Amino acid sequence: MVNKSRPTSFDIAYRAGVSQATVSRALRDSPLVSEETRKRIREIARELNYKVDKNASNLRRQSSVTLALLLFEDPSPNDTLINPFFLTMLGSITRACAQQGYDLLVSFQQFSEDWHADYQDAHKADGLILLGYGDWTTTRDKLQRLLEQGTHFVRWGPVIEGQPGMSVGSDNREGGRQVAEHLVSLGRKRIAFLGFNSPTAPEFRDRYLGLVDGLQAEGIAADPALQVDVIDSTEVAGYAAAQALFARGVDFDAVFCASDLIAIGAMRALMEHGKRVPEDVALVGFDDQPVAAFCNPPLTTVMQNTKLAGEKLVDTLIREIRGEPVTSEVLTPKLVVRRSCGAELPATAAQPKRRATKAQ
Amino acid sequence: MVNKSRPTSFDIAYRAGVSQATVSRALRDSPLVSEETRKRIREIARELNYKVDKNASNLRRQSSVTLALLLFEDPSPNDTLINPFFLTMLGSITRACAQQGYDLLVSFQQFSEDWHADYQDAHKADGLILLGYGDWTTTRDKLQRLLEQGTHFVRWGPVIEGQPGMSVGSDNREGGRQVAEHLVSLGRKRIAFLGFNSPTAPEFRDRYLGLVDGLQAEGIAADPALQVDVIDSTEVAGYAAAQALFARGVDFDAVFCASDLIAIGAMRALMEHGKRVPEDVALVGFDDQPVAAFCNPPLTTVMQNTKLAGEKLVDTLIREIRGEPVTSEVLTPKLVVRRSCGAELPATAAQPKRRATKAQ
DNA sequence: CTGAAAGCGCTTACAG
DNA sequence: CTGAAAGCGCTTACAG
Repeated sequence: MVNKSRPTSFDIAYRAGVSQATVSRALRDSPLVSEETRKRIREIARELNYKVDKNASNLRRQSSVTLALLLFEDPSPNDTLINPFFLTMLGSITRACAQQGYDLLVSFQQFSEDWHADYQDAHKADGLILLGYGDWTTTRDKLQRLLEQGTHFVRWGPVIEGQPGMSVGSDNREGGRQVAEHLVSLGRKRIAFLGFNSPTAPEFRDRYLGLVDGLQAEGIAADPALQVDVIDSTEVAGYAAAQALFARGVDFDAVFCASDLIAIGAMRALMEHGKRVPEDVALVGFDDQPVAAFCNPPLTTVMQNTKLAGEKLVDTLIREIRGEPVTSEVLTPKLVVRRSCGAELPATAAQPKRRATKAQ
Repeated sequence: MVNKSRPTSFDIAYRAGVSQATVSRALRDSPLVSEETRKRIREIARELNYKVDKNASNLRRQSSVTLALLLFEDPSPNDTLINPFFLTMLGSITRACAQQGYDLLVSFQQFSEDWHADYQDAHKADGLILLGYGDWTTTRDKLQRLLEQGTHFVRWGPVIEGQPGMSVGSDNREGGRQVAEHLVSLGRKRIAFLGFNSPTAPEFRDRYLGLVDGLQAEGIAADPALQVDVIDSTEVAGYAAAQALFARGVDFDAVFCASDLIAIGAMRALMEHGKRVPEDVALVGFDDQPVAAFCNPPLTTVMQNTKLAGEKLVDTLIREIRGEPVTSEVLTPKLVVRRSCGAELPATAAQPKRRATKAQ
């Protein structure tokens, strides 16, 4: 066990025979220090395992070089599971932060409660990244308050006219449109939609509106009887929604689901009803989570570029903190064709292209 | 926009007509402050949206009330995907930290490089949680160095005799034993194992040794020709391993995979070879990731209790930081029977019991 | 290129 | 119960 009290810049200065100020400059790579002095100081710092005290440094510089990620979720508060899509986003945000030299604080929030968003006020973080959904109408007010408090933040979500603050989000409507176009090209005409159609859930709604747009472009009118409300992005909710669809007794030859998990639940219901995917019913999801490639048949879906999304979120926030001009960003999603939609595929295309990492 | 400069304790003191010291005491709930004074001060702090500056507070108190999570991964460094098992662990660790009032810093590390583990030295965190795998033999040395530097840390992984520092991990051997017992009870005798059998990967190896134990207990000798090395926990690696197994031309009536992702890859290979799961070949995974319940047929697997694991990791680390006596913890995994092993199931048991959360 | 000094915003031992 | 004062470990304007 090494001596408990960590060395300070004064210890380094003493050994190097210079002032503490010079040590500080050398370690911050100030051009005011001679190459030789800097080298000597760095060497001694390494030997003593000296690290600049971030608390002192941050206090003095009035910045923390840290971002805080607020992850919202309301259902199943006692459960460990979080929507895997957000977990993936968390991964790409962590990477993007590291690339920019920022640390990342992660925090869970209950959407319905007052947000524990005082990271910036407490100087723990320079700004916030907001991830997760809830009723959009209440989100608005909370974002407005953050803005008024002078909090730097960026939100993952749809870019909506006149919303407070910056957003980075997918063009969900375009995604829905691509699905419509593709399914119609395969001869499907009665396309059901499982997902909430309400302004309180703009992502799901936009995916639906895109579907309607795409159908219209092909001269097909969307049938409201084919739209079933699903709020939660879960397998269970998807199963229930598909059951509800069957209960209506309507005809359909395709199902477009607002998320991959909903699609997987729908797939279970379809099979229980003796429907073959894709022969009887084509199935399409949204997100392109890894599970989409692994289910049977592999799921055609709309990919959201989570890697780019993480980078854009971090970049936008950092630039906002620095006072540079920033705008919201819309990312274009991309249809990923697998077997569940019934398209002709080259032999290899059904194989998953993504990999997860190392052991366990 | 509010005035950019955040209020300090002096601003509160001035308005409350007390000294700055009293403000500090009141906000830390010191018993040395009268109830009335405390109330007045809290009220004013709320009005001004005052938050104690953590950098100043931490600097003075020499603690950060923050833990750092180091996530290791070596393959696919340019890719966004992380092993979903670790992402799940990340979720439960975040929750556990919040419950204990600690903040959590998250950081990715390349296993092969020098660990960027100076969070404690820089006073950014009071201790480290290490998550992820790599060659155990090199891990050892790095852990030893951390210990010598006086770093507080706890590691997710197998509890191994004489290893440096504390660990929290599953009893992988017991998990493998349960699988053997279950498969043998279903009449399977030729059980293949897809996973690395090497001391450098003790988790996978223990799962294999448990299988061997369990077979032995039933009077069955394990056949080394049925063990195929798989290092990465990926669908692709699992597919390749199953192909290798077929190439050997050996007989088998069951496949136990060291992870769920490996099992999903194996399932694809089995189907391509015209083998029905579970009729021809029983299939079992490890981890119980959500995907296990969603594949077709649903995958029998061994559940690792990630929620409990996160809590134990955080508890152990915090107690270690406080200087309380701590020991490594071994968690008992649990077999989750689904359809892929061919067991008789009650009608509802095939349904997934887990849910993910809200929209997107 | 270097040093002496001020000060970031707190917490807490000391004195009353 | 309260206040005056020291000090946590840095960074940086100022002077040389």
